[in-house]
Amino acid sequence: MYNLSMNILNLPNYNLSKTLLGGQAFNWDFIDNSYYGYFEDKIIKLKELSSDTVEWQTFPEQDDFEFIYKYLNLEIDYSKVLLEINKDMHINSAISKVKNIRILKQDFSQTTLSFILSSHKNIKAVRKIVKDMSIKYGNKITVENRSFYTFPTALRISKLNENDLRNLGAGFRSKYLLNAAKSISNGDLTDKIGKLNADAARDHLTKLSGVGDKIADCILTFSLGFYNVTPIDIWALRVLSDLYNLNSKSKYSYLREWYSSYFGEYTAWAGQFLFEYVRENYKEIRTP
DNA sequence: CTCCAGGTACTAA
DNA sequence: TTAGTACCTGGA
Repeated sequence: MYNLSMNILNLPNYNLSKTLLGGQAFNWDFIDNSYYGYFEDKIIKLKELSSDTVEWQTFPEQDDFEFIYKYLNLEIDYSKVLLEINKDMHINSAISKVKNIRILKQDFSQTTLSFILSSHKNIKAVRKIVKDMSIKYGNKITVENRSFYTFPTALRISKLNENDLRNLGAGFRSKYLLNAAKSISNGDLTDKIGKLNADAARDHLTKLSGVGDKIADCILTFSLGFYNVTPIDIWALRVLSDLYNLNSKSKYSYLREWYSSYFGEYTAWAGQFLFEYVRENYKEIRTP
């Protein structure tokens, strides 16, 4: 299935565009028909050769297929996911219109720091600051004569001061980012977070200043591998109120539990499908 | 120019 | 516990 010698991956039913550029990750650029992702210690290149084959490479250390496999979350049985979440006409429409959006499994530090930056910003603005921060504080890696910059480690960020981050455009998030970077690079948070269940992990995450319910659920879903939850942002709230007739003034915890119990084990995928679906079709879906 | 953004912390009741 | 509000800055 995976032709490693040619660095060609058979990847059917995997919407790279919506998965990499859709808002669960902010560290991808689409340049000259290829996707380039930047991480703490490497750059990934993915190029679609056809609808179901992808050429891949890692830099500077080449051929790190293990990283690709984990990051793209290829151990997930995607057809099973679709069967499990396809509960009604709304999610069915979302699945057929959005097509093959997947959940990534991302690095804990990078995910946490990126989502702290995402607070009260639109996706394009988040992508910009993540890139600016990488250019300024990451390491340069040259790929095919083009410069890319790694996402800075928590340790690197922890040594900056609040003004450095404000100059970068992080605004009121600067002190949150600094504080989180210190907690992560200390090791005390990072060591235990992977061993906790979802509720315990959430409790620890929301103790970080700048991490509330929504960002904690982003980290649970997009990094820690808890798929029974999905973050309830402004778009998920529109899903719940406009499609499922829930009261939009309900408490966050109530809405999250509704989502989790309705869609079950693979709620995270349902959340991503419905998120994209409502974003792309809001005018038609919206109840007046 | 203005309004808003994949929210969160803070304050007052 | 709940409701209201400020917050940096860059898109749209």
